[in-house]
Amino acid sequence: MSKKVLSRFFYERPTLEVAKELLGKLLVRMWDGKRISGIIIETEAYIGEDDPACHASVGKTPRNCIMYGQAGFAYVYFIYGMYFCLNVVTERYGFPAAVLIRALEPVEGIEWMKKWRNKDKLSELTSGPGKLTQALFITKELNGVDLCDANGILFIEEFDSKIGKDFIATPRIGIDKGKDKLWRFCCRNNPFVSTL
DNA sequence: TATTGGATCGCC
DNA sequence: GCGATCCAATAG
Repeated sequence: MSKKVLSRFFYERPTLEVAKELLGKLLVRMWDGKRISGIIIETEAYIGEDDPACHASVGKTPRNCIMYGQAGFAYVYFIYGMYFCLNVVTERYGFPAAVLIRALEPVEGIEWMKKWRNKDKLSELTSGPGKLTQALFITKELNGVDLCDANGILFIEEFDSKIGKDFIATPRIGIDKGKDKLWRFCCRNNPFVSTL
């Protein structure tokens, strides 16, 4: 079952390429020796200080400084008083960019997801950025962890290369600025996307 | 030090 | 449609 963990090189590339190619990969969260995982089926790109929707549009701050660091690390932040969002840092050191993981298709540890989400319906477990962090128990404690560490508690593996091929690009969700950019990518006809 | 609003979700 | 709920960023 163990597959290849994505290397640093995968993330050290243009953010739009990373965002598209993350579709179909497997996000794995280790908890108490168990694997809790899902296929990434929806992502969004946030690129540089010139992107008005990117947290780095205000410059480097204590919150967003992870985005300015090396690619392949997790940027987790708290939002709306109750939820977390998971991003993966991309591009070169010093350039702030990341990909937001917006939705997963549950694969392993589904019983734990149901417990932590307090929901039974499969389509309610990971069909949104706040939902999937709750389902995989991803909190601010995981901000800054190295996703390239195969022995770590959060990483991304190769999965099924066919799944991410058929995708559509749309404007990003839940933001006012930067609506002209089609920087949200989701697998076509997948029931686990956050919004149609 | 005070105020404001957010890359959301779930219930009304 | 709107309230929950709190932290980061900005204004003063």
